[in-house]
Amino acid sequence: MENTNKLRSSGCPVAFGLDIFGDRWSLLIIRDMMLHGKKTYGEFLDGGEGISTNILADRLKQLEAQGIVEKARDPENGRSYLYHLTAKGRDLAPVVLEVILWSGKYDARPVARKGVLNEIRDDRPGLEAKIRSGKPWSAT
Amino acid sequence: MENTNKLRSSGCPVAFGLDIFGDRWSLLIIRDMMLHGKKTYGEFLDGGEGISTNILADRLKQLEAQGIVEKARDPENGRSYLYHLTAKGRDLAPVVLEVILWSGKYDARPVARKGVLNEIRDDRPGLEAKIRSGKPWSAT
DNA sequence: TTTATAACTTGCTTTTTGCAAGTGAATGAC
DNA sequence: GTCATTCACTTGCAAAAAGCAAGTTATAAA
Repeated sequence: MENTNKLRSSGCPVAFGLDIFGDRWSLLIIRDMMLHGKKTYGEFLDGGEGISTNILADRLKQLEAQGIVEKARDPENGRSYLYHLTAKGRDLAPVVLEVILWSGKYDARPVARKGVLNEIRDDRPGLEAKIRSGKPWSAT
Repeated sequence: MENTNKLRSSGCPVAFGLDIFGDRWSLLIIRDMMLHGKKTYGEFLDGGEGISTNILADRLKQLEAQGIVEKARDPENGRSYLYHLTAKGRDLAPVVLEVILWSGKYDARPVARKGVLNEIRDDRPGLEAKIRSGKPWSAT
């Protein structure tokens, strides 16, 4: 297996966080669950950025091991699993939202999708509360 | 050269940010400048986590190319350079602070350094203002 | 003028990513 | 019941990135 949890972190809280979600993909998977209502392996694969299947499998395994996501059988489809964020994962909402705000300020590309950005600006506490509630929903 | 700026990001602001600082090291370098008053190549090398010299050189180059850091000659030492964060870099303060808060909540290790964490909890607006001012200082 | 410091660069090995094809269990169509 | 399909992965291999150690260049200090 790849990346077998070697904490290099030295006690610094920034390094602690990055050891868990500081790679190219973890936070994008978290974003998909947090803001886009995605739940299944197949949905994550179609995430827009093109993660490859073995990396996705690895990251989900690690996020699960870290207690950030949980995996359950889909009661309506026996060959499918449903992933969802734990409270620990949902608590990453402020990190994700701050990244979005920063990018909103500095991403000059016309293609940039500003949907969630506007939602944050409009009612950040409401959005955070929605995310932290853990109830399924999807950002615009 | 490594990592020659291939934006894979699809318009999503989360992906945009991660393309710039979403690797194992960039945010740690930014942290060193933002919270620990580090300025020189040599200081970054001793950053506690053991970045290797070629990677450090590459990341500094990229961060500079992204307008997040600036490099200037040290007026007091002709063989040294001083790196500092631009406003764009200092605007990452909320991201860094949110990572610290999250880790403060979930890092159970007794070695975890809680200095900055307490400072955030004590007076976050003041700390952010200090960082955004761009004046040199160093967290406890 | 020799030694040391500071900031890198280079070459090589190891690890991680990425891509394509394959596997196995659970449906669904006939 | 069987056969193709869907879904969630796994496997094998090539390419890219990271890590390590040694070397280079430009000051500066002794």
